[in-house]
Amino acid sequence: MPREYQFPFELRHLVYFREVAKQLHFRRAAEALAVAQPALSRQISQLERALGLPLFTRSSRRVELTPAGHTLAREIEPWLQALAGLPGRLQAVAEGQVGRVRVAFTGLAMATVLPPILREFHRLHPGIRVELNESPTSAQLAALQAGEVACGFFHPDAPTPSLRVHTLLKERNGVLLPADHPLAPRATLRLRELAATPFILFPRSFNPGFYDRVLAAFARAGVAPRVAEEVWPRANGVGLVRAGMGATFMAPSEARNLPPEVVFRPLQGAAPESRLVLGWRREAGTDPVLQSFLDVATRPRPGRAPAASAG
Amino acid sequence: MPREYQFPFELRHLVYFREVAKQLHFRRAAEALAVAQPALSRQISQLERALGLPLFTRSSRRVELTPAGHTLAREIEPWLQALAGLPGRLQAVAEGQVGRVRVAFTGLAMATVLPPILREFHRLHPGIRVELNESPTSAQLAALQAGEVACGFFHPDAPTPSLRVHTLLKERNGVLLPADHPLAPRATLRLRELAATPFILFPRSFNPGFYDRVLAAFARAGVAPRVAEEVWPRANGVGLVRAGMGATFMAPSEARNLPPEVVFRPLQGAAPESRLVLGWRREAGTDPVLQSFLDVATRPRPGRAPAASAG
DNA sequence: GGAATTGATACTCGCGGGGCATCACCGAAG
DNA sequence: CTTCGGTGATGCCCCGCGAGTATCAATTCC
Repeated sequence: MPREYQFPFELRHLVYFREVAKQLHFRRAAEALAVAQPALSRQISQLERALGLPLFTRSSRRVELTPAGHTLAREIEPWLQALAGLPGRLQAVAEGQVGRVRVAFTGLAMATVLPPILREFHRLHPGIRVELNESPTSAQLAALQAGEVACGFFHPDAPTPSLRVHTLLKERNGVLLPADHPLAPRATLRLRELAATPFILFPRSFNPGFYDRVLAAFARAGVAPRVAEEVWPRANGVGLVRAGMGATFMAPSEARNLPPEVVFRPLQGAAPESRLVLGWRREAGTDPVLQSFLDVATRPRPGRAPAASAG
Repeated sequence: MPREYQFPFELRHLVYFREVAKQLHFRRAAEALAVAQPALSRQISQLERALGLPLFTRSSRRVELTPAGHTLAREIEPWLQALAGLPGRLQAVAEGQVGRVRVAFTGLAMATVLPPILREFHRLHPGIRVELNESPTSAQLAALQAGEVACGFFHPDAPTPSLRVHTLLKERNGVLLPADHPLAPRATLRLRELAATPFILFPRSFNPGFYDRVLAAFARAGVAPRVAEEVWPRANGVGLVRAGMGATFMAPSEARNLPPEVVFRPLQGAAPESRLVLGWRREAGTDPVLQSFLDVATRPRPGRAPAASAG
């Protein structure tokens, strides 16, 4: 559908018109615009011809706006104001001073690394709004590919060649038990001891790789888990454990501020490992806002093991 | 203050940019704009140079928006939409289909000619908003000169050479009396019989000519009036009469729907005359909205004496 | 009536937008 | 690896049009 250039006038016409409408005097308006008066006259009459109607009534002694001229002046003024500030605003966006960055995350990220990252990022970049979006790893990978989010905190499954990732956490999972569970008094547990305990997992489709590693850990321990429920986000698993519906896996970092009805126990021997990474599209290096966010998020932070980037 | 032309780009650049941002493809965008691809490329890169920042990331296989480009696209879109419809809107304004007309009036107008005029005007021109403004004659004359109102219903004082006027009403005033006034039982009155009655007038400055004619009518009757109050708008005089504070003049047309505590009596012999005219600036013929309003307002209407225009 | 001021017009110059031809680059196909 | 198709960028030329100078016509003020 060839849509031709649809404006019979240019910005120049509108700016010239505004000045004449303001001064109601061609000579003075021309002076204010740093242009000769005949040029101004011609541009105005050209605008009038383009619109097909007069904007001013000129007697050689007085210039007045027609009703259409009044309307035009009223309509374009806010426009021109906004447009005048536009280059500066774009500059700020380009420099990453203002803007927004869409970030996906999982429950573990929110329980561990995300709050301090957000606090520091807001301190360094108060003009940038972070749009946070909790979603499972599989959805994050799709959203990253589609460009719907700029980066995501997730638990890597298979290698992702189109993404760059930065490892933030690697933790052996422990087990969350109801406080009245027979094994609750024990300081540490082995996986095989939990053969009789129903387990609460997350839906496999949300992170097939991790899900399969969990089941492999059970297999190595010689038992098959009884899956009682699948629930997401994983934080909701705490509620189910609390209700006595079974046990669930949890990273030590997540196991703080637990309600008194549940206990966390480390695992000896085979245990699923949670790896939390920050990932972003390899070719997304053009976005300064994302760069700023990555700078803060991948900066080594006290109290956690430093980690190296990898492709 | 010489304010130079402040936009380093033109409307064309924005329209071109919008199309490329929409298509993310120079060739197709150029086609849609009915322009050759090199021209489009140059305009875009020119816009980028003008803004001092890249709007697209081009690899020769893919075109993507930078954050600043996204921002620009978001900001200008509503603008361009509005601007596209602007010529049509101005056309409608110029043709008088839409717009507004500011009309001043006095109490007598609202009590007589104004309601049917407004009703018919809205029926014929539903797109035009009438802004009504009750104000005394003297203020209307000033507002007409200043162009603050397009026309006014007022009571002419001296000749007004810069205005065109159209007479709508000419009525001999009668007298409004408290119902318990000694003269209330009489069917008609003479001015001299009211010598002892306090009168409620309006401030002289609001219409010196009419005020002086009122006093002249008294003088011809051989009495000097006792002015009890001066109040405006004149409708408020009814309340004062009702409160027994005195009598006041009133046109028969205004003397409808009176409260029971007051009575209206015609005058025999000398009586002030109220003349209601519609006036507008002689050189305001350019405004089609006003023209439409004048057409309706000066059209002969059943139930009133027709009146001829005069300068 | 004459001078001054206003906006419009005539004419020329030069910038720059547009078209055409072509280049440089990249990805896909063989 | 080579070839080919398709992308956006560049070089070149033309001419449309905006801007400046000089001037005119109309109105107002003295």
